[in-house]
Amino acid sequence: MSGRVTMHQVAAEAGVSVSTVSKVINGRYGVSPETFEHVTGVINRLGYEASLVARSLRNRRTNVIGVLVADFEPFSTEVLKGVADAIRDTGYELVAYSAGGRIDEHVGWERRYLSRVMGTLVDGAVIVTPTVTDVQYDGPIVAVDPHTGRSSLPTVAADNLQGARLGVDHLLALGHRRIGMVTGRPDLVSAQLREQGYRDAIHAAGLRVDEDLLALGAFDPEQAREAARALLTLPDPPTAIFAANDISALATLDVAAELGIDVPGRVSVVGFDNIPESALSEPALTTVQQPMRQLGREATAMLVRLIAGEEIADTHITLDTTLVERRSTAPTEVPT
Amino acid sequence: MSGRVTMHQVAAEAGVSVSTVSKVINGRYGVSPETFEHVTGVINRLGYEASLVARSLRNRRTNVIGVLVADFEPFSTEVLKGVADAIRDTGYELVAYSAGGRIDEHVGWERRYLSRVMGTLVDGAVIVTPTVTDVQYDGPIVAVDPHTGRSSLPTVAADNLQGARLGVDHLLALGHRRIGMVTGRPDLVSAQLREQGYRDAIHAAGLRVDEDLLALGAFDPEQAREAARALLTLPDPPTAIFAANDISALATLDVAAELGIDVPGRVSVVGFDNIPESALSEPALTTVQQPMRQLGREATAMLVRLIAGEEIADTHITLDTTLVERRSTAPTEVPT
DNA sequence: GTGAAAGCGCTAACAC
DNA sequence: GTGTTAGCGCTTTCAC
Repeated sequence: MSGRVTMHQVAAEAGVSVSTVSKVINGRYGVSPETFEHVTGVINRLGYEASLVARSLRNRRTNVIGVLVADFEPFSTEVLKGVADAIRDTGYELVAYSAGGRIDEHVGWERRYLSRVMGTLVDGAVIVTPTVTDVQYDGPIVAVDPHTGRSSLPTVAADNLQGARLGVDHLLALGHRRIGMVTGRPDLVSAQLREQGYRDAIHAAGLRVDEDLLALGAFDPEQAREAARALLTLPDPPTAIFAANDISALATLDVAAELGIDVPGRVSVVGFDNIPESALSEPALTTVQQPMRQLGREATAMLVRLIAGEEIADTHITLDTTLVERRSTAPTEVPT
Repeated sequence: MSGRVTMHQVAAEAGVSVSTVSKVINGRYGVSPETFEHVTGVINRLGYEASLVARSLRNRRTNVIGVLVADFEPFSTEVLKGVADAIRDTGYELVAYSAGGRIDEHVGWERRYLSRVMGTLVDGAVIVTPTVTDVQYDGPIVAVDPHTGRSSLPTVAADNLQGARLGVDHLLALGHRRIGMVTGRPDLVSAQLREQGYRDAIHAAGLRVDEDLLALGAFDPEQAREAARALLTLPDPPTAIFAANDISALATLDVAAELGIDVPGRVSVVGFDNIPESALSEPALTTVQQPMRQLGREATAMLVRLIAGEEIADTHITLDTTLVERRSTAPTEVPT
């Protein structure tokens, strides 16, 4: 069987018109039982299935939900699993779309992606970590871990402020006083709140924030490596590092290993996210867990209601975080 | 800004025809610099971006690669990450498609999915764990972890036979003699080979396979739980269980906990895959690791070459597996 | 009960 | 240099 079978071919083979085939497929009235039977037979024999694209172009509703991600990395992928959880048994199909992680070249990718798929391919979309505030688009859209600024979009995010405090408080409780931070992408509210939580925790402990102990990781593996290296090679390096996400924390672990700095012996490291990979590192990462799958589930539930035209009272959902203690943190060594 | 902007609207706004807009967008010749400038301005102001669907329907090439999965579970998601790795900097975009895990109701989903997207939405596809052999479709398609039977499709898979032997040999080396198995989906070659490897390893150790120690888990969490329960409540239960994948192994751990059976004290458990989740269980799972991301990368590399029209000599790639020892296995207790 | 025709948003011949 | 037209695969009036 070669290439794709079109409705046209089915019609020709069955000796009927395309509109009759269409009616058979969509179960419309006005087809005799015999014709129905016959056409169905041809469809099955030829293995015909309507093109998603052609159908989408024609119909207003597509019954497809889109997940728009800059890249398929651990965080977005976990969210995707959550969306898949929520989509099961709703009758919706799922299309995850990414232009391949060329983010830097395109702040504002979400606007582009939305234009490309909304209204034609998908009925609504979950956008993961969008880069701009003003996604001025009035279709059903929910943002996960959204951009800073008052957003008119419905959003779902973890309590990043509380989470960061959890992480830094943990380090403080272990006796650390010089705590560095590898910060995240400055344009994301999640990153800002995590830095804020870091500052709050340190202030609450009666300490001052040493600005030299903050380095920009930007949620990017490479940049996080540089940031970690800068921090760890300081004349008076921190005894602990709080990283704005696990990717950055993992990069920090890496750099520490390269520099021959023992974790957690000489420096403790705390991450944020609890991506699955964080348990596989050496040492396993202590991290602030945010419920990534649940972010996806909540966002999807909201999106489905939005598509159904329901009014939603609370369009900003915040989920709690928890600390997951593993092996990358330990009490400060008593100075000898 | 409301809804999606169409080329028609751009044309009207700019006071030109749609074809002129099309030419501007696609950089075709035959547009005066002034018109180009003007139309470009309107496009930017309106935030216009061509609909992926309309464009796909019209053009033969779409520059989009599809990843077709029955569901977004850990295995397929890891493969997806690998595909994303490989796609970066190729210029291709990525669409992952799933109808939402209603597998059981639809063996043969991959044929349906292919018909829906191939030739219109995507230029080629990676299908993950297809259910049938005869995906009679001659477009560029690569199967990851494919169905049993001689397949004309290019395939990428792990060495399941060697992997299973690795896992079972590990248990044998620990002194286990009564080793049960929670088997996988009988229609998948991967599952068959893992069972074969189990049998081979036991025979190679000079033992007989006790058929009562095999239970069908079908790669399904629920069914795997039943299988594990059956095995663990046997009058003379096995001292170790080899599970056909990590999902099944995790289910086994779960059931053991419910039954108050200590792992690895009373029963050792080995999984297969090394999905990220397997490190998070209690106890952390000893498992046979298959390079899931690399499966995705290799498949994509092959697919890209296929789309480019290259002849590929070796269309069946097999990747090695390795044993990851964690805490769910221990030497057999000496009978008291 | 069935088919012809229009049109979804776009591109590519082909006229003008 | 620009617009008109046909058509990608499909659904949906609307004649017959």
